[in-house]
Amino acid sequence: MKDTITTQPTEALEKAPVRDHPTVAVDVVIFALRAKSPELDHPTDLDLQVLLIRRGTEPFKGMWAIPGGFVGLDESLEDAARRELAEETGVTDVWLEQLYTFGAPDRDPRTRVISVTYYALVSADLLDPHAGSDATEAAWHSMYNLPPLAFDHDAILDYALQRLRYKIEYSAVAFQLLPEEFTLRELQEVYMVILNDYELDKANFRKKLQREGNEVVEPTGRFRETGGRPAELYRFREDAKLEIKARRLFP
Amino acid sequence: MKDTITTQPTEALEKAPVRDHPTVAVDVVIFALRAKSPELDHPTDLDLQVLLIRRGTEPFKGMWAIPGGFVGLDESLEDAARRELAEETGVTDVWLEQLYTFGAPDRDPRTRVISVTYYALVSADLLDPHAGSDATEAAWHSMYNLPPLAFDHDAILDYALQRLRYKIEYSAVAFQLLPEEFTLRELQEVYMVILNDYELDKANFRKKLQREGNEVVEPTGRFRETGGRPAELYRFREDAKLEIKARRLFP
DNA sequence: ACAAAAGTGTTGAGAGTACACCCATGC
DNA sequence: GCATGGGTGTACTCTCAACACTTTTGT
Repeated sequence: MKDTITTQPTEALEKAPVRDHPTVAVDVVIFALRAKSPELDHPTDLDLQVLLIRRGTEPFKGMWAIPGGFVGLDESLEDAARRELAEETGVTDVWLEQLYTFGAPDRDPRTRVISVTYYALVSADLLDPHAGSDATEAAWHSMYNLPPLAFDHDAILDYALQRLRYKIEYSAVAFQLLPEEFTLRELQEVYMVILNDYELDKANFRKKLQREGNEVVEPTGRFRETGGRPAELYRFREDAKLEIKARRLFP
Repeated sequence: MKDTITTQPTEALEKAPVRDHPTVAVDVVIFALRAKSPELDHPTDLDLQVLLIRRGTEPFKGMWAIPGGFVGLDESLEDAARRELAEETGVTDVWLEQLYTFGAPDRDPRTRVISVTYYALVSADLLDPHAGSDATEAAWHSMYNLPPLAFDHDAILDYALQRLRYKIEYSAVAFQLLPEEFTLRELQEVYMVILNDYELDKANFRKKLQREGNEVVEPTGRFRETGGRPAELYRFREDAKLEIKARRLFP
C-alpha cells in the first residue's frame, strides 16, 4: 500500500482554523450485509454495503463520503472512531479495526488533513432503519455499485474491501456480520458475497468448518424454516481459535 | 490491535508549540539482519536488529527510542518516513510500509502527539558503519534483547515484529533483508531468525522455493565458498509472484 | 579418509476438490 | 409424488513434513 492514496475527512472543516500543523481526522468505513431489495426477509440475495453520508458543505457539496470527524484532544483514535460510528448507526460494541492512515498533502483543497481510517463490521439485525441522529442524510450503498465519492474516499473503500477480504480468509470476523444464530448456508453466503466468488462447494465448506482442531461453530438445536428441509441454526464457538496460520510462500 | 497501545515521537518536541490540536509525528522501525558478534564475515549466526537512537532531552532523557520526527506541512507521511530513514542510515530506495497509527491521549507527558509508524527493511550490506548524520547517538539492538525504551516504543516494536512475521510468510519481503545474491541457506536463515523457529527442514524449504508456479529465485551460476561444498548463489526473480493466497480458515 | 556443508529422493499422512448422493419439509 | 433446499460420502489429487541419502569441497 503506497501512501500516494489520499483521502479527506468529512464535514465541518470550516470549524478548524488554518494552522501550521496538520489536522487529524478519523473516518470510519461501516460495512454490513443487507438484502439487495428491501422486501425479502430471509436474506437470500445478500449484498455487501457501506454507510455513506451526503456532504452538505463545500468542497464536494452534495457528494457522498465516508462518515468521519475530528479527533478530540483527550480522545483516543479508537474512541473517536466509535463515537462517529455511534452517531451514524446508534450501534455500540461493534467490531472495529484500524485500517490505514492517509496523509498526502494535497488531498483537501482547504488545509492539510491527515485521516486515520477504521473499518467496522456491524450485524444487520442490530441496525435501526434510520438511526442517524444528525440531520445529515445517510444511506447504505452496495460496495459493488458505488456512487462518485468526495475527496479520495474511493481509494479508502478499495483498500477497506481488500483488507476485509484478506481478513475474512484467515480469521473469524465473518461472524461479526451475522446475527447470533445463523445457518451454515448463510455463513457460506457471507464468504461468497465478500469474496465475490460464487463457486464455493457446499460440502467442502461444511467439512472445513467441522474439521478436527478447527471447530468454530456449534449447533444450537434450533432450526430455521426454508423452502425445503429446515436448516439447523449454529452459533459461533467462543473458545474457537480465531486465526489460522498462513500458508507460507516459502518455509 | 487495540488502540490502547500508545507511543511517542522523538526529540525536539519543544519546538512544537502547545496547541488545541494533536501534533503528528512519524516514527520508523528500521530492521536489518546483522551478525551477533562483529567479527564474523560470512553470516553464520544472524540476528534480527533494529536501529535505535538515544534521547538527548527530557522526557526519557538517556533512554533509547525509535527514530522519528514531525511531518512537514507539504510532505506526505511516507516522504517524512523516508526522510527520517535517510537521516539515520544514509540509505534510500528501501522497502517501507506503514505499520499502525498510535494515538492514545496520554502517551506524551507534554502534549498530544499522534504517531504514524512505518517499518523498513534494509539490507545489511548497504549500511555504512556510522552513517547517522546527526550528532545523535544511534545503535543497533537485537530484537530479542531490547533495552528499556522511551514512551511506549516497546509496544511499537512488538507490533512491528508481529507484522513482519506475518508478512514474511505470505509475501517475498525477506529478500529486502539480503544482498542481491545469496545462498539458499542464507535465505533459510532469514526465515529462521525472524520466525524464531530453528526447525526448518532444508530439503522441504528448497522444494517449496522451486515448486511449479512459485519460482521466486533463480541460480546465478556463481558460488560462495563455505566450510564444505560451495553453495550456489541465487537471485530474486523480478517476475516472481509476490504474494500467495492465504490458507482459508473456512472456505 | 574424514569432516562439513550443499543438495536430492522417497514415502506416508493430511488437506483440498469435484461430484454424486441421501434426507426432511411444503405443496 | 415432486420440488426445494439441507446435509453427507467417496475418491482422486496435491501439499506437507520427516528423514535418509548423495555430492562436492577443504584438510
